[in-house]
Amino acid sequence: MENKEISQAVISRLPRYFRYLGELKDEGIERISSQELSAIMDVTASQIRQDFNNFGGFGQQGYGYKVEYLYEEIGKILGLDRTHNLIIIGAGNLGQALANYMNFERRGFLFQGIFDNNPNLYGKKIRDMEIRPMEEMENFVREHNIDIAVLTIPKTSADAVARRLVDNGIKGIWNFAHVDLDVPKSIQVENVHLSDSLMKLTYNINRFEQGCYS
Amino acid sequence: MENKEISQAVISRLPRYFRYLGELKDEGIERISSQELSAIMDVTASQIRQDFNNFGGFGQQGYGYKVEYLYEEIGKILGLDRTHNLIIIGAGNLGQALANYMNFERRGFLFQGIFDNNPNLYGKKIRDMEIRPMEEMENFVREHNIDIAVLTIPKTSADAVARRLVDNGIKGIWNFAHVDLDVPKSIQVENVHLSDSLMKLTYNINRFEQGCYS
DNA sequence: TAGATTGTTAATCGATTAACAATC
DNA sequence: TAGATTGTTAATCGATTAACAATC
Repeated sequence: MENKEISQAVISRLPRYFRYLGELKDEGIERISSQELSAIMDVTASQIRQDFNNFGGFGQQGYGYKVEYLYEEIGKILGLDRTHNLIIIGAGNLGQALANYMNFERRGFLFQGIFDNNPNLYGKKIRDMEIRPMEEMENFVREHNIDIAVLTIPKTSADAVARRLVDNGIKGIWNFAHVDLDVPKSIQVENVHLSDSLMKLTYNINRFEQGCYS
Repeated sequence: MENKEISQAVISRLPRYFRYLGELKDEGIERISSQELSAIMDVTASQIRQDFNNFGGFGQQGYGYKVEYLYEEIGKILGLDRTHNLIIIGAGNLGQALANYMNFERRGFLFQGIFDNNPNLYGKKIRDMEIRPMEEMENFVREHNIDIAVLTIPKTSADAVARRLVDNGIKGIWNFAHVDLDVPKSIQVENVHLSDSLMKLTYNINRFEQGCYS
């Protein structure tokens, strides 16, 4: 249908719209104008309308937007109407926590397996799913049509593991390892660099304190 | 000294510079030009020079940048030359994982306590630190001069807890709860919305697949 | 119909890139 | 000194905001 590239700035805002619209829906609110949404979300009404119009018109002139419809449409744009097979690589603290904590199934992410290369962990169960040895990863990815791998392994091994995943047909990597992965452009990577995020926080804390005295 | 506001776009890039410079330093490399760094990091040399010059000149014309000096200076800008007292609120999967997984001390983040409101967890030890009841939080924050609170609690209670932290002098919140906290502008908030990040990934996976057929 | 609000074009603002003079 | 590379100004590009015509 369309081929125009939508900027990542817009994409980054979609999950937030989705969240607010979900809450409005749960409150039983049926319609909302860009003006009202603007007030709630603290972004300009203009930006809201521009953002939505990247994907075609979801609203009605003189009326506004139907909350439920808009919610559904944004969900579809984000790919939440499909299911995605997901595995976790690295069953350390973070890997186990994500397996337990994320309500993956709720949004169509099917948690299919968790892998580690520590033999002491083999067979241990995380959410009714036993930890598998890393060597089984390649076959597993192919046989279970895994789309997404969550990388919660040390940065030293991340690139090598990523390559093995790519070679076996993975489509996207949710990367918690503290490196910039070197994978083909066709593989989508979303980085979560936690320590970077914490550094931004300390910058802003210090900036504010300095700002007070000058 | 200076009062000009530096854009968050620049700040977001600093931790990545810091990481690469740290690696170069560890490899024993003493000097680097913006050109060379550009090739390694895949950003333009122009942007590198612009970014650094927001904070004054760190380089030498005709020579380039001294790796170690630049590394130290960026660390200072990010506030990593100071120590920050940090507590974790919420000792669930994610809270415990962060306590164990993050090497907080390495960057001057002193892990001082972890709190929960589940009595079954009271006294349980996480990294030699026993889980404390939530009621003790206020006094603890004041008495131990806590700067940063890591919020790993459900979104329903996040705003109320944030208010209590703010009232007791917290400076920054590292927020893993899936809400936009309503706190004064003087309190710095850094959000880590994991499910938003995962949605961006699926958008990009789907976009790429669609792109292939059109 | 009149009022409201979108969709969309135009104007503004900010961030990135290019160019080059300053200088080590 | 000549060559290299920064610091900085100018040009470009993209994203946000404002304005308003289309239309429900």
